[in-house]
Amino acid sequence: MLTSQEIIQKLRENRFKITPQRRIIVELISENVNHPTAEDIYKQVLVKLPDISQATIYNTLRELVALGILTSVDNIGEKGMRFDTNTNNHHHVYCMQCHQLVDIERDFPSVTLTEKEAQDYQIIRNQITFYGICKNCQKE
Amino acid sequence: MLTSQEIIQKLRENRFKITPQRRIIVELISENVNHPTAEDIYKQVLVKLPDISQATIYNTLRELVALGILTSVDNIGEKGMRFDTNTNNHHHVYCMQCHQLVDIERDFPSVTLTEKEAQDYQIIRNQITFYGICKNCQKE
DNA sequence: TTTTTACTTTATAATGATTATAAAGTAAAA
DNA sequence: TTTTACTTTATAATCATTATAAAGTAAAAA
Repeated sequence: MLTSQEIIQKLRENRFKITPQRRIIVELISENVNHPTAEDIYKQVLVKLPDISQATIYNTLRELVALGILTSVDNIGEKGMRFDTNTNNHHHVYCMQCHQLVDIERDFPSVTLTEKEAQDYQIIRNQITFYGICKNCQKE
Repeated sequence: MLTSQEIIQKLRENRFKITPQRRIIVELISENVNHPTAEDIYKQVLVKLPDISQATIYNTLRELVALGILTSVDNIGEKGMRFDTNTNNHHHVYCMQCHQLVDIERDFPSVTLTEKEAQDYQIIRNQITFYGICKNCQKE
């Protein structure tokens, strides 16, 4: 969860040029906790930069993922990948109706595989998704 | 994990016609434990039915998912959805290199959210994915 | 068995997200 | 201020998937 300043700093360190487009995208992303799609970000950026190209959004998001500033969320029966500013290992609750995605920041230390189960896999991390229906969608 | 006979039976019960195309697709699926993509299945079916259309593959897979005979696996940084004949709630180990996906059949009973964490979500199930590198890919 | 009907398959076009391309523009180093 | 290498942009291309509509066929009805 980096501030826009910190992200800009990282871009500089990696010899990226700080263009107005990148600055705006980074500002939006650093505030956004809702796992936006590229399309979501595009629409938001359009408000401030009405002439920006979608290609720039996609390019910039790809760069940020490559730098480890964003991760892409494994997507859940819908099209369009989602991005996550929270690059820590964390988990998700997902509404099967409205597709809202909420972070669970806690660890689940008991979630490990036995050696036999792991079958010589070298396990690096795990990711839990809780599927359910959010408060709002339960009303319907 | 149904046999092809059982799947055919379910199709009949639901007033689907048993065409040669559907029969072959169902036979392949009932044996396959490797989470194939539509493309994987298409290639395999082509061996037995060289004139089958991709549309038939997609149509049939869509029907089987609708009937609950298949599920689609949340996909993992790659394009092309994968299908799973194991419709029980189970978990996965995923190789980040070669994209192999292996089932973990056991339960993790400690994986539950507190009421506070669940934020009025009605949780229906959860899905754990272990990310790692498989034996084979570790050699490189 | 033959006819009929509704469902299927097929080729093809359409869609939607994403990536590639190459020309025009511009941060930022020199 | 000039230069250079990186960026942005519009556009085309790609890839998985879905829609369409004409031709084909299981299987129910006669």
